Amino acid sequence: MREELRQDEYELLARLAQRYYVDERTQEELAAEFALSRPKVQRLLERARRSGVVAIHIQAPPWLRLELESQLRETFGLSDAIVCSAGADQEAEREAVAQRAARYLERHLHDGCVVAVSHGRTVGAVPRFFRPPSRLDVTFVSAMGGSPGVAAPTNPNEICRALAAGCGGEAVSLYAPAYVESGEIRDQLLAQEAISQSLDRAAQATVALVGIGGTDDGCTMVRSGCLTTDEIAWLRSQGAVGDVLGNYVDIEGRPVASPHQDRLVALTVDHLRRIGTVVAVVSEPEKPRAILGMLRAGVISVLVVDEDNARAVLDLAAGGPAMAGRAGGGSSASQREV
Amino acid sequence: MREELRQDEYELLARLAQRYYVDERTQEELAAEFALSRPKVQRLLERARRSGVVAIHIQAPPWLRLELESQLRETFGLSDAIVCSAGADQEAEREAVAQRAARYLERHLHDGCVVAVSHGRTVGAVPRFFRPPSRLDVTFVSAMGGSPGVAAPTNPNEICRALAAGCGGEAVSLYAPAYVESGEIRDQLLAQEAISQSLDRAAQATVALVGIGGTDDGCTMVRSGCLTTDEIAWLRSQGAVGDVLGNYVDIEGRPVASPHQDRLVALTVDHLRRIGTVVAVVSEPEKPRAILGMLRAGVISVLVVDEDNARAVLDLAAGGPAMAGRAGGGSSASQREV
DNA sequence: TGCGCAAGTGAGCATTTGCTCACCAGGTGA
DNA sequence: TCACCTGGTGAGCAAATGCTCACTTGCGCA
Repeated sequence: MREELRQDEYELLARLAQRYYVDERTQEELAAEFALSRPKVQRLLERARRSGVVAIHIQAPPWLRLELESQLRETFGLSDAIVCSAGADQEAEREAVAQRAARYLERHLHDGCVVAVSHGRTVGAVPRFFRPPSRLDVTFVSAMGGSPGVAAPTNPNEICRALAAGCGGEAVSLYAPAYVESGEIRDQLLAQEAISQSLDRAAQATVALVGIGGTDDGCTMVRSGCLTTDEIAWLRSQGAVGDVLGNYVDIEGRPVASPHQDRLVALTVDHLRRIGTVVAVVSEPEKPRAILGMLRAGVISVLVVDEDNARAVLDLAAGGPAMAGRAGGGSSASQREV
Repeated sequence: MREELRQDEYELLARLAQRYYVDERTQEELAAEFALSRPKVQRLLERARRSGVVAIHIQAPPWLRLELESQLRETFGLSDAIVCSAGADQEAEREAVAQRAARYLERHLHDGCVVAVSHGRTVGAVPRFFRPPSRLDVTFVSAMGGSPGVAAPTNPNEICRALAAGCGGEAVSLYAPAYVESGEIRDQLLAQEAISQSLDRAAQATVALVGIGGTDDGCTMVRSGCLTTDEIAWLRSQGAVGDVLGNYVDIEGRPVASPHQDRLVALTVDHLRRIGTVVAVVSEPEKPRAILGMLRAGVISVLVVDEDNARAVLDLAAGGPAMAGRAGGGSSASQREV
């Protein structure tokens, strides 16, 4: 809300702002020159900023989407958001998102970190770009079991191995399927020390790297054989919009309980809540609802996402329809406004 | 000098700037998030400002000339400069300059101040606008004698009286002519206690309000009868470009000695140098050389001037020809650049 | 006219930012 | 390979700005 200014006030704000920002005078100096108190000058300068008399523009590289990122951070309380500008095709967008996620990890991981890793095509693309400048003593742990129904680079164990290879770290595999026939079988598996140890290790991780799945018939949970198309249809009918590690939530971020849950060998949403930094990567199209649901669940700290999904999520969150079209590149100069 | 940035550096600067200026994060927070030291973040942000990645614009009222003012202050080491946007005619410009000067005085004078006042048409217009919100116990003293050859509102005594009337202060008149026939007569006048006391009072002033005169045949010193047209022509031939209180300087601000000097009843340039704040007001056209000379003399602290003269002075100071034409209004949004 | 409330104000302290300085790292030339 | 120079760096202190709080001022209402 821009506040209205009386003319003489407008003029005073402009003069003070000019002296402060352009002439680089201190508030104390301006206070003396304008016969005001220093706190008064501070307040007037703040007013100048709030009212738009002072406009701060960031002239960013055109491929950045800093405004979108700021909006995501602010709207969802994320500690970071990284939006990748639109790529040539689906594969290019996946690579861009994976590259950004790899860069994020390179910058934030340090010796001793433990990273829990989920399945997913975009997550699976991250190791391709993960090359820290120096060796990192980091442990990568599978956060869910494996699925023979999808390609190896999509499986957590393979992703962990590739990430560890990229930095000279260590991979801890979870030698179990992502999904079993019954809860009893799952309990028997978890009773095996090697498996429960791995999962405990993942649960104690400092960072998690996860994908966000949708609820369409072609989602990873269906492709990997964890769920049937009937089961995913049922989850949809219960309001489920997306999942992380097989944990489904509705559009408001509330968990959608389902009978398949106790057959999963994976970290739960409550586990994720206790991990310091949960990095979610998404590049497939038509996932704004899934992203929004997971963001509202409040377990994600960092979102690395393609531009279309980012815009659509913000639109959805603001109560509008998801924008399907491209919003056009243009400059990303941002403006300080309220 | 804009510095060149490597692409990854450019991107980092932009990201940091966005987080700092738009998201309003502290340098400490950013240091943690980007795995940098806090001083490093400070340096990068400064770099972002210097390089233009961060651009700060002041959206000023269109009638202000903040950029011009900043340039004047910086070029001439003024403690303040106030430029009045072009008026409808000569009279309107004089009123605008006088009004700004009155405003300046209202804000800067306080009880106990002593203001030494010169002659001049623009100076004479100031009392018309001088209306402080509350009574000011200020003394206004004539800094030079009077001249029957010019209208009463141009004479220092009358100006002092009017200013004092405007704020409930006191006027101290100098009952002497501005100019006498010989140095002996001047010495006799100064031997009179009332006159020397008044001049001493003026010399001890905290503020001076003066006009800047030119060296054309129609200048105030000629019109008032202080100088003949021959004398002013001679001063021109000696390089004189302008005066304050009858003290002439050349284009570099060096005093131009002349025989008429010891016949003046007025403060000298050395007196002015000892006054804390010397406010000069100019509104007549074609005075850039006079203004430049006086500014270079270094006795002026505050310049209140019309827009055309302001531009012309800066142009002259930069070594270019004085611009005679109007530069066109437009927005005065300023930009932080190096 | 008096009272109550909201907004404004400056003193003073807390926090953030700017800057100095000793040290380190990298590059260059002998 | 070594010495020297330049630029970068973080520790730590100085300076500037942000913010809390007690008090004041101005406005609206009875």
